[in-house]
Amino acid sequence: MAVAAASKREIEDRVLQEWAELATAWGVSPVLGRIHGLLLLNGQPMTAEEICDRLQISRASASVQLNAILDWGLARRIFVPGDRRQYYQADQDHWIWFRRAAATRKRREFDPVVARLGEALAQARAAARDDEEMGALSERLANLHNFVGELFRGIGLVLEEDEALLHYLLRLSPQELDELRHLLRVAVKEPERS
Amino acid sequence: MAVAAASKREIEDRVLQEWAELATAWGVSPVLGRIHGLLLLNGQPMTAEEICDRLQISRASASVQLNAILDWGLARRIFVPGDRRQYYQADQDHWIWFRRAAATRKRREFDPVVARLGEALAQARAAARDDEEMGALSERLANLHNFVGELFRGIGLVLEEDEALLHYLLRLSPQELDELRHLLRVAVKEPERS
DNA sequence: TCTGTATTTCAGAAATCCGTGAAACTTGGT
DNA sequence: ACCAAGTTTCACGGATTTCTGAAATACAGA
Repeated sequence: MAVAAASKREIEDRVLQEWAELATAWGVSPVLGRIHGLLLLNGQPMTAEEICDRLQISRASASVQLNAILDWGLARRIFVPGDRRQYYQADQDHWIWFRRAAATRKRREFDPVVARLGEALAQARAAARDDEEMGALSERLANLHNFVGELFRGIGLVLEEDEALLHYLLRLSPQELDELRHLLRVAVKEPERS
Repeated sequence: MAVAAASKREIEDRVLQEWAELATAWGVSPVLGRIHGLLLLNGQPMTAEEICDRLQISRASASVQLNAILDWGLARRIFVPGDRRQYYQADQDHWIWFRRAAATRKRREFDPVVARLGEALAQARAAARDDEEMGALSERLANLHNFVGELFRGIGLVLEEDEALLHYLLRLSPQELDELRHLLRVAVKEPERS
């Protein structure tokens, strides 16, 4: 298996490329992804200037994206005594930052949508009393609202901040997973309402 | 609780608005979201023309986005005998279409990234033999690659096509969930390698 | 084969997003 | 209080994305 020789820089650039890809798929700007990737690969705290030099981006852009990165909870600021510059260091526990970011996104973007869908549903139900034809819409909207609510609750369950189930799930062997599936199937046979 | 009166059209527009929002968060175009939303709310099969009229978009745009919707597995074409037009109908089982779309996305966008990250890792390891300094990068990259691989495997486990765990999980009562958590915690105490 | 309808493709236009440089602002040191 | 390094804000410009109308294509029925 011949692997093409590559410098550190080349390898980093490849990874940064992929990380930017992932970032856009996740719905954030590529540059944010590249900065985060760089921080991850570097491990050490970095100043904004170092990041700008390495990534060939402007100070302004770095400032904005760095703050976004802090907002998402992907990295934190390090204050070095006797140094006025701010250092940024990515969380090295990947599960931690990912779950924090997921939780942030859910809170910011998904929960409000569910709430507004709920309002629309209330309107539809109110109108359904007068207008016969509104009944079908009302019902379908109720389904949709219910689905979205459940889905996001599930995402929270599996992913969010602490106590994420996904963590435990991933450590299980295939056999154990099968057992678990069986267990769950049995458990949900009788419709529970606690 | 006074709820503002609203027409069917107004309510639909509100929902479509939210659905477009969700679509952009999910990384697809808003118009695709609106079309999908409309199909969901309508339930009945619709022609491209009906969709264009209702959403005030061009035929061309509808054509492209509808095909994208089919690609994602969010709706299917209905052929009506004696009618040359194509009808589109959204899958009414929300869990089905969502899981199918998630699986599609993982296959299309995420798996390739993991693969390419693996290549970069191989390069880094090869280079690490000669270049001492590459060792740290190599190790961090291995961590990253491992994390991404696990994460997407987990997402598949929880969400994908059939046998999704999420479904079962969501039907459990809080007590049962706690029991499950405890069960899992115990199960993963001893590091398993099957 | 010709015709009329439905759909897709394509080049250009509109809109949106994103990064930049310059100016404004903040803050630690003197 | 002033200075200087560091950071943030903002209006502008460039790039990408996305929509549109027109032309091309596909195809069922006569």
